[in-house]
Amino acid sequence: MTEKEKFLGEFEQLLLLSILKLAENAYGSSIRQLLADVIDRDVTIGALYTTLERLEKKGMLESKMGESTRERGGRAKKYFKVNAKGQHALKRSKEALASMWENVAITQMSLP
Amino acid sequence: MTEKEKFLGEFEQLLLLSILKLAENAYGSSIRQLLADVIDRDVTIGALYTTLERLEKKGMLESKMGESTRERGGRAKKYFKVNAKGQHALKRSKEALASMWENVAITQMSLP
DNA sequence: ATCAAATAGTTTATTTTGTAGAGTAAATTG
DNA sequence: CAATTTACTCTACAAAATAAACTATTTGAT
Repeated sequence: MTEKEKFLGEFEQLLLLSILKLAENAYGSSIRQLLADVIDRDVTIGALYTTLERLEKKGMLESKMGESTRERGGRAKKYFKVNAKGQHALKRSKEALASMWENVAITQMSLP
Repeated sequence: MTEKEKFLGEFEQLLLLSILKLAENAYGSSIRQLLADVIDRDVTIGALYTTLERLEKKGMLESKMGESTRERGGRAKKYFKVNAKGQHALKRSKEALASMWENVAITQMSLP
């Protein structure tokens, strides 16, 4: 049967990468901040958590609640971690895209 | 107003790249074949054309019907070509992903 | 002329992803 | 204990991806 694995969606990839980048500090708000900083993409909270939940359901990542922080105030954070399956999927997506980019040249210069 | 441009979906990227790779020979079936060959991804005909249509509607590519071929038999091909906007979008998506991959290491080795 | 085979595109419906936004919860500080 | 800060949950909807059956055009054989 060996069903062919599906590829990750675009946003899913971005979330997994964010989590990897943030390492021990990956939780909802920090992920959101990272995406805004690195690729100037504003994500609504809802978009973020629903997708994270889906990724967890698919077995790409794991989450655990953190303890309360001693910062200013605020609720406990939910930390995320990409697991082996998620890393594998990411790698596959990266490789697929890389092989598709091989020998492709963008001729166009800049655009409005 | 300057609305923030959206990124391309993953499949959209793959299609645009296929078209660039195939250059003058980019039409439905050849695109499908290329994706199967290069990234081992089987795409149904419907998936292909609906997405191509969407990309055209978004102004990322153009299409024109070809003349009948003198091969074996068969209907006329519909040729696709990525335009400046499509190239620009592709480039942006590539760069975004690249910056997200920066300093990210995949530790996992191989998986079932 | 007619029909089978080859090639290729169209249509319709459904599922999966992506998005928005209001709402809820917990902790801190005065 | 109320205001503030931080952060997550829930619900509904839109867009993208996918599937599968169907239609169209051309060639070549009979």
